[in-house]
Amino acid sequence: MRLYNRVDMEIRQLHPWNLEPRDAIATQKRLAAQVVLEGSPQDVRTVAGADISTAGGRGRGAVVVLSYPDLQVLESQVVESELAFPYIPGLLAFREVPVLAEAFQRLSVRPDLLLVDGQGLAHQRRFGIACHLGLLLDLPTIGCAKSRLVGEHGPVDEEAGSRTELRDGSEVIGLVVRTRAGVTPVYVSVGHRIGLAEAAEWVLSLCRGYRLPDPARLAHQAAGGQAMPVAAQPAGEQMSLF
DNA sequence: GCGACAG
DNA sequence: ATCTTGTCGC
Repeated sequence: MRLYNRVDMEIRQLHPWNLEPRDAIATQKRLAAQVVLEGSPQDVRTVAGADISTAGGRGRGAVVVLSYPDLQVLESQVVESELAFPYIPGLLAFREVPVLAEAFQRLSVRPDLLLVDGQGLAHQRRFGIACHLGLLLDLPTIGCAKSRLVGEHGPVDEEAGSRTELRDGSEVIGLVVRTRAGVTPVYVSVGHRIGLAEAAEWVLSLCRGYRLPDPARLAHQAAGGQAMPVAAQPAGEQMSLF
């Protein structure tokens, strides 16, 4: 898919190369105003999930496209490269977007909805990685993080589907959602072109018995987020211990 | 100054 | 994020 859907010079500043932290912060402040905080994706047939795994200064980004509502994998692109930017809370996008953007570029289909592993509006400057990618790709985007970056919230009821507001002062910046009973809730926030309530509904409808919605869960796997169980060695072919 | 801090 | 085995529970 094409990376830049809009012929706008400013949009290019969303694609970070070698920015200094202070410039990265200035960029976020300036572009946060362009995020569209409302919308309900229509006729969704494909949903993409994006995630990245890191190891020794290198990162492996993965974008997986699933059919909806079947949630079958239609396409998967994995890209590995050097990570130029360090991890700094609040500036995650500048570390991960370059690799993910390359993966999106190799995608043959343009998804109808995107789910990103990380915060959207629930960010210091209301411009988390989900907003960053959403604006870059001009796609309805949802931010779904496994832990909190900013904001406070009360307890979340135990039943699956329960949600509690995540606030920064009096401002509601996201929803803490229990995707299934017995698991730690996830942090859902607007990435781009979708409302908060709609984002939470989508996250829940994309869950299939696991804590994380399938797009995020499968992208995490594709990126090699956790060691794959080693295939059992055929008897007689086991490597000698000496 | 101290504590917090997506992945 | 990553380093890592077993173990408690449905």
